[in-house]
Parts: sequence; structure tokens; C-alpha cells
Amino acid sequence: MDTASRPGLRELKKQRTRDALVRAALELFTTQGYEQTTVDEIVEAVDVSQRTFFRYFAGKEEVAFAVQATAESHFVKAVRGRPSHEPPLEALRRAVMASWDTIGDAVEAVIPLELHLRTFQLIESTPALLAPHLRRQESLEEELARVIAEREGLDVDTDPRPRVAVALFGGVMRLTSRLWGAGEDFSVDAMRELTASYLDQVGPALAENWHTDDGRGGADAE
Amino acid sequence: MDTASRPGLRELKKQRTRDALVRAALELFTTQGYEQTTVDEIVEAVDVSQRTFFRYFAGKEEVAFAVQATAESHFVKAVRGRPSHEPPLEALRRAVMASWDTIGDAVEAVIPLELHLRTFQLIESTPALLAPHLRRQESLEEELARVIAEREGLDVDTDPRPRVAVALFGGVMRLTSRLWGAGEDFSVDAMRELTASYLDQVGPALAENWHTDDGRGGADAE
DNA sequence: TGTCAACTGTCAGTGGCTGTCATTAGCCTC
DNA sequence: GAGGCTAATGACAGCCACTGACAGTTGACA
Repeated sequence: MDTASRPGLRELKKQRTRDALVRAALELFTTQGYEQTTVDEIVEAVDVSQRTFFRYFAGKEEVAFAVQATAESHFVKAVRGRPSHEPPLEALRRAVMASWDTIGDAVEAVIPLELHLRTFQLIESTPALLAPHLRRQESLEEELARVIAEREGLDVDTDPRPRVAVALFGGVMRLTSRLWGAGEDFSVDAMRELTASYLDQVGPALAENWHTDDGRGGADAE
Repeated sequence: MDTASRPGLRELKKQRTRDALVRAALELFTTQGYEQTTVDEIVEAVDVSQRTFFRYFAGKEEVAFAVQATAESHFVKAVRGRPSHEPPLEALRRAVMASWDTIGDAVEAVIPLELHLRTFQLIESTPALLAPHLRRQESLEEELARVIAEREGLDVDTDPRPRVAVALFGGVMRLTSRLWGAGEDFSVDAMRELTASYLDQVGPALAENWHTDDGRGGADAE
């Protein structure tokens, strides 16, 4: 019986150790800062050797992105689930909004949502974390471009539009993340509103002449 | 007489040491790889102590971006020099193209253009360098947003359009850089063509329905 | 020419990270 | 349920990026 996938005590302990390391690390990072936290402190809190830590995570920074990875695949899944009649950019927009609505379900198995939001804010405000974060975003964009191309039945290496569309979208997402991290309201609602209002500004920003002043309003910055 | 700014022997030696470190580092990085090169190797080639290296550069990665910084401010200068009647995105586009045309003048005081291009390619293909590169690009975008806002007589913290326009532009720039680095033609010409053709795709990518197939052509990827 | 300040070298030490090897502990078979 | 197999861990040594402290050297300038 249950030939499918039996956890097994070994697997369970591994998962437990990994989650404990993530929780301890994020708690330490968000309270005393990323660079002020040593790997020794993290492993001491979980009571494992330093060597074990580096068997679970390739480096100190990787543990900071463990939950981010969950959130990202949550978002990609949302994009995949969009009805195919939606134009690409509308699908992307609705997917972000939807995945922010349900982010708790995807994350709270490991850490409370509140800690995840604090971690996000930490990443945005810590150069040593922001850098790898942006690199991760770039590979996420490549994945998204392939999803979009598939949706539209196009070859991502022949037709430039999927990658360009995702690049435009990604540019605005990074902007909103930055402004969210630099602001004062670290709630999911603030993120949603910022996202929506800045995506509304894509058209106006592309206009030839900004001085006609059309299409403004709705986006309040900082 | 010449009260303005007299180099002085001290300044001269400093500049000499710094340039020598940059040249040695980039040469080593591009021939044997960034992570395969130790700081000890660099300082040995220039015959200074390791401590001196870290007095000139905050870290091993900073030396890799020394020339990039020159190229970036060259580009910002080009944007500032654009006639004010050009729409924002056209100004940005013409500024990139122009600064690629004259990049040699800005760079060859320190290293041959060819080494700079090899370095650029190295950055794009080395995760440990790509990450800080993207972070640098983000702060460059903030600077550009302020320049654009000034051009248009707007407040960058009130009107979202300058930042959105720069984010869109920056998204496409990162895309073209990535494709250039992943391609096979590492020439300036290849960069120029890639840039032009992908900027042409912004309109088409924003179109509601891609299947009408309008506005395509001109951009050949990979 | 002598004094000051800037620049540099040496040394010791910390922290992130890796290879190696012995030990422990879940798993599976008889 | 005793044994062997192997994954997981711990302990230790060592590399490399980076820093603080202190001493030595060398332009700058009176």
C-alpha cells in the first residue's frame, strides 16, 4: 500500500532540519541584519554543525531566498493558470494580483506570512541580498517568457515579443518592489495597490508628449 | 598659475597604481575566470600588497566594475545632452546608440576597448558578477529617472511616469545585454543592432492581440 | 631640510565556504 | 531482531576575501 511516496523518517527529519534552519535564519536576519548574522549563530540556534548548514544551502544568502522561491513558483503557477484568451500583459497583471491574494497559503507551511514580508523588505534594503535577488528575477523572467511564448504558440527564440513583453512587465515589477521596500507600509495591500497603479502608468509613460497630461492620477509615490 | 588642479606626483602614482590594478585584474578575470582569480594573483602582477588593493577597491568585485562605471556615466552624459524637444523614450534610445558609438573615447584611456567588451561579456556570464551588475543598473535607473524628470520639468516623487518610462527602457536594455552575452558576436555593432531591434518591439509587445502579426520583423534573436 | 600627512606594508584575526574522514542513524534483508 | 548498507552528520584542517592596528616610507610644503 501507498507505493506513491512514503515520507520516511529520514525525509521527515531532513525537512524538519531545513525548515528550522530557514526559520532561525530569517528570524535572525530580520532582527539583527543579514551581515550582522553569522552562520555560526544560525546553526547554534538549530543545534546542527556548520557543515550541515552548507549541505542544505549553497551559501548564507541561499537560505534568505528559500521562501522567495516558493512565492515565485506560486506566481508562475498563477500565470500558467490564466485563460488563454487574455492578452499577455493582462494575464501577467492578473496573475500577480491573484498570487498576492493567495500568497499566505503558499508560504505559511514554513513561516508566518508576516516574517516573509519582513524578509522581502530586508532583501530590498540590503545590497548584499538585493543583488542576488535581481539575478533570480532575471532567470524568472526567462521562465516567464517561455510560458508566455507557449501560451501564444510562439517560439521564444524566433519571436522577440514574449521576452520584450516580460522585460517590460519585469521592469515595472522591480520598480514597484523597490518603492514598496523604500516606503513605510510593508503590507500586502500596499504592494497590490502599488503594482496596480504603476502598471496603469505604462501607457502614459510611453506617450510621445507628456505635457498633454493625459492618463495621470491613481499612482501616489512615496 | 594653474591654481585649478595640478596633478602632483602623489596623485599621479595613485592613478597609475589604480589603473595597473584594473588592467591586471581584468586581464586575469577574462583569461582564467573571475572566481578562479585570487586577489593575491592580482596584487602580485602589480607588485603591491593585498592591503593596498583593498584601499583602492572595496572588494574583489569592485575592480571588475571600474570601467563599467566610466561607460555608465558616459551614457548618462549622453542622455543629459539630448535636445529637450525629444520625447523621453526617444531621448533614451538615441543616447544609448550615441554612447555606443563613442564608447571607445571614454574607455581607452584605461584599457583597450576590446578588453572592456570581453569584461562585459564576462560579467553577463558570471553569476557572481551579474548580480552586483544588476544592482548597479537599478541605481543607474534611479539616476536616469531624475534626469528625465528634470528634462520634462516634473517631480520624480510625484509623477510616476519618469520612473516607469526608465523601468521599461531598463527592462529592454537588460534583455538585450543578456542576449548579447549569450550570443556569439561580442562586437559593438552586434550590441547596437540588438538594442535597436528590441526597442522597436516595445510597441508590438504591448499590442492586445499578437496574432494579427503586425509590427514584426527586424529582430533576430540568438 | 625638517616636519607633517598621506600612502603603503606587515601581521594577526574573522567569517564564509570546502574537502576529507570517521561516526551515527535510518533502512532493508534474512 | 541482528546484521550490513548507505545516507546524513560532525569534527577538523585549510583556502580565500576582507578588516583593524601599527609601523615604515615617501611626497608635499614651509
